[in-house]
Order: sequence, then C-alpha cells, then structure tokens
Amino acid sequence: MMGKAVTISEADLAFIESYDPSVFPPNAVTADVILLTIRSGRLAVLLVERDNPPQQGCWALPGGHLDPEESITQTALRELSEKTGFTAEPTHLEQLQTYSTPGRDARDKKVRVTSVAYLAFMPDPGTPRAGADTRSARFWAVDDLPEFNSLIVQGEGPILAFDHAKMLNDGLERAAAKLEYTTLATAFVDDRFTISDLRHVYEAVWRCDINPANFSRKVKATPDFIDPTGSQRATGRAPAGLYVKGEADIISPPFFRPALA
Amino acid sequence: MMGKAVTISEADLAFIESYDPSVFPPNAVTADVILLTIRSGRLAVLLVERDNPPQQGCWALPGGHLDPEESITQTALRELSEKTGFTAEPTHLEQLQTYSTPGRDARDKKVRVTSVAYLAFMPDPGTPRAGADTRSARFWAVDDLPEFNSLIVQGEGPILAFDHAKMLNDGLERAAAKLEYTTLATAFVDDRFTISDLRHVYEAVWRCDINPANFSRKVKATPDFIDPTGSQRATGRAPAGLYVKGEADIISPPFFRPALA
DNA sequence: CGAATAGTGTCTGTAAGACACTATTCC
DNA sequence: GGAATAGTGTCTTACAGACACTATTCG
Repeated sequence: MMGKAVTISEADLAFIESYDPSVFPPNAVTADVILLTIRSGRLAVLLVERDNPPQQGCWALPGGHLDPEESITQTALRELSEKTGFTAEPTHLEQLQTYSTPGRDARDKKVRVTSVAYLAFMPDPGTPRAGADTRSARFWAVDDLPEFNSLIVQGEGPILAFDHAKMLNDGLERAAAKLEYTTLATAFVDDRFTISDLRHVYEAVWRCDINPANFSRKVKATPDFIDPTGSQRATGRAPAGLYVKGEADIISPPFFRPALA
Repeated sequence: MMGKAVTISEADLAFIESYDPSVFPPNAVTADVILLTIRSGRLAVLLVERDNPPQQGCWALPGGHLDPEESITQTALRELSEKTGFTAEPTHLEQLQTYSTPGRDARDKKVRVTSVAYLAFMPDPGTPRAGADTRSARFWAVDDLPEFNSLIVQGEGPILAFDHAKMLNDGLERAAAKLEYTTLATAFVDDRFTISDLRHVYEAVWRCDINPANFSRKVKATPDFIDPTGSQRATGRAPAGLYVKGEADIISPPFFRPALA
C-alpha cells in the first residue's frame, strides 16, 4: 500500500516560510547496512575496517550520512556501493531498526547520531574493495565473529565498532525469522538454483541440519515458492532440477526452524 | 542480549574535540506513537487533532522531537504522556519503523524530518485530554477510519496528517502478526482476565471470529501463556476462571490467524 | 564398486478446526 | 424455561519429521 501523496496547503506554505528549524537541536542521521551472503556454505556478513576516528581500526557495518535529497533507503544503497565497490544491488533490502541510544557514538558529545540499520541479502558478490574512509573490506563468516556477549579478546576476530554487534545480532535474528514465513531464501541464491542450494541457505542461516527429503517435498508442495525450469544441473553427484523463484513472497504454512538448542 | 558498552579512547576524545558537526546537513528526528487498545470490543487507535501548522486541523499520531539527552524510546513515552495526559505507561512499547521519505513533512523544505514510529498496546486507559499543540485527542475505532488507499471524503472520518495512515497500516499489520507468535495479547487486557477477554483481543485485532472452545483449549495447553489465579469472575452469564499472564513471551507452536478473505 | 547426492514412499505424532454436548448464570 | 456464555469430548484433516529405499553420477 502506498501512502497518500502529501499536498502542501497555502497555510502550510506560509508557515514553512517563517519556520526556523534551529529551535530544535541538531541531529545526524546515518544508515548502516548488514549485508548477508552465503560463502562456502556459511553465513557471512560484510564488514569494513575503519580508517578514521572514531573507533579507528575497528570493524564496522558499511554506512554513512543521509544526504538531503535522498531517502534513507537510498543512503543505505549508496553507502554500500561507495564503501565496497559493488555495482550490483542486493537482491533484498529491508529496514531493520533504528538505533539512537545516547552515547552509542562518541560524536554524540557534539551532535546526536541516530542510525537506521538495514538488512540486505544477496548471492556471493565476490571480494569487495575498500572504498572511502575504509582501510579494508571483507566478508566475515558469522561463526568466526567473537561472541557478542563475551569479552572480546584481541586477535581472535574483528572488534566491532559502536553498537554494531547488537545491530548484527538483531539482523541475524530477523533473517532467521523471515526465512520461516517468506520466500527470501531465494535472495541468497543465483537466478537458477537447485533445491539443495536453497536448503543450504536455510541450514546456514538457521545453523542446523535439515532433512533433504522432507525439505524437497515441502518446497515443491508450497504454491509459487519455486518454478521448475525443466533443465538440470549435472555438476554434483546426481543430476538435480534447476528452479527459479516463483511469484509467492509469503509461504503458508510456514517452515519452522528447530527449537533453539 | 546487551550491546557492549562503548568506551571512548583517547584518540577519539581528541577527535571529538575538533569535530565540526556542521559539515553534515541538519536533521530533525521525531518519534510518533501508534497506541492501540480495545474499546467496546473494537480495536482503537489514539489520534490527536493538530492545532498548529503544518497540517493544522488534521488528525495525527501523537509524537514530537527527540531531546538531546533522551533515547528515542523515551521521546515516544514523553510525547505520549504530554499530548494525552495519560500517567500510566503502555503495557507494551516497541519500535515499528522509521519513515524518512523526502517530502513526507512540509518542513522538509527547511530541514529534513525523520520520524521513528512506535507501536504501543495497553488496556483501555479512558479518555485522553488534549495537551500541548493539540486541539483535541480521542480514540478512533480502526474500522471507522477512512480506507487508507481510497480517496478520503471530507466529513466521513478523520483526515490523517503526513504519512501517518501508512504508519498506522504498518502498525496494524505488525500487531496482527505479533499476536501469532507472542503472548502480547495480554498487553491489551487488565492484570486479571478471562480467556474470553483474551479471545476478544484476538478477534478485534484479527477482525475475525474465533471458536471459543478451540481457543480456550489451545491457550491453556500453551506452556506459561497464562496462569490460573483460582478465582472466578461472575459478571458474565456463566462463571469464568480468572488468569494472569504467564512467563512465556513466545508461543510455540504459533496461533494462526485465518487466511485473508 | 563405493560414496555422495537427489528424490520418492510411507508411517507416526501433533495440532488445528469443526461440532456436538454439558454446565452455569441471568433474564 | 430460554438465552447466552464457559468449557469438555471427540472426530477429521493436515502436516512436520523420521526413516527406509531407489536412482544417478563421480571417483
């Protein structure tokens, strides 16, 4: 559903003319992107190594400031492209949550920094190149990141800047939840894929094993989840059918992930 | 899980000293609250009639500007209290989404206005009183609001300001979805409630009839959803057991709402 | 051949939903 | 008594998950 276009009345035009925005305190608004992909069967997230203060040398989610004429979603896409050199857009992008706790960014001492986090999925886009303000950029397997709620030991993994560990955690939970009732697993695989490819997405995001027989049957029984192409992929041990994403965005009944261990 | 507390290094302190926030364009950040309750068995939302431009005379979600020292969640609670006179806090408050499309607020001509929408639930708190900048404040039954995606005819219902119709729509969808897999229906009823009370919440939010027999059995079979108090309420036709909310926040397996008609 | 993968058949346990039926209270 | 509400019993259907089994390809 679209919002109704806002028309500006004459009374409002007059008001705006005389409106003084400086009566309200200044704010900075940024967008940060949690870009997830599957590499070597493992769930991985894109991080950039900061080349400037604050938190110079820490690893952070790619992101940056909202420009005046762009939507915050456009900010997310622009920063992702600028910081990583990727030309392809993610196959899925959704807003996750907004983080605005006072003190989350050291710059809060001068201006309040509110960040809108985005969650993005795409098939493995290859190796990023470091962009503006970044020392390096790479995918990290989520399993290789330090436990978010334990002490971080130098050298064992990247140190995450700001509250990005919390953002990432929220994003991983959202991703796992969304695979239950949507067809978003297809956002992680190439245009044409096998049912095994799709199952590997579920296994990576949910961190569990899934029975191939039951999964195959369930995917094929869900209306408009996947459409057969008729062709087969013969690179594996046995030939497997190739499919494309179907029309459905919501799957009903849902796929349930196993209860947490 | 908590985010790691951010400690500020000496390098960052020096950086912050010299940091000039005016290199980034100015922004306004606001919080708007979608407060839902059940009145006379119908789902209702709190709206305030604007007494100042822009969109003077339109109905809007209660909300306002982020103060420098508060979290955006605190902004939501403060504005709700200021605009309606309610002293009790909602029994549930969660962040919904952030709205930042250029042009969503006429003040965008001077300063970009980004709004963080919150979704709140509580038992019927009675009649609000209009606060600062508001001509009046009242609950509207959601069914009595004009269709969001049709032309709004003057006099048939409140005209919603800004993109608040879209926010409300997103909030209603979130509320309906959350009743499926959480125990949040209890946030709409008093401390002690009957199973019928709880069923009426589901019926109002999902806008459907639910079989009382199956609902009763399912609620009682879900571990830690509700705890019996031992006492009974005798105001209805037949005595009904009184319950309080149990420990669980998530229900598994979920309650499914009927497929959309 | 043996190992690995793709996929079918079949069985079991759980749960949603339909509905008949009983019990209690108010009018 | 009659109407409305609270709650139990029971039956049917659907589906998740377990697992045996077949088919195909690669080494």
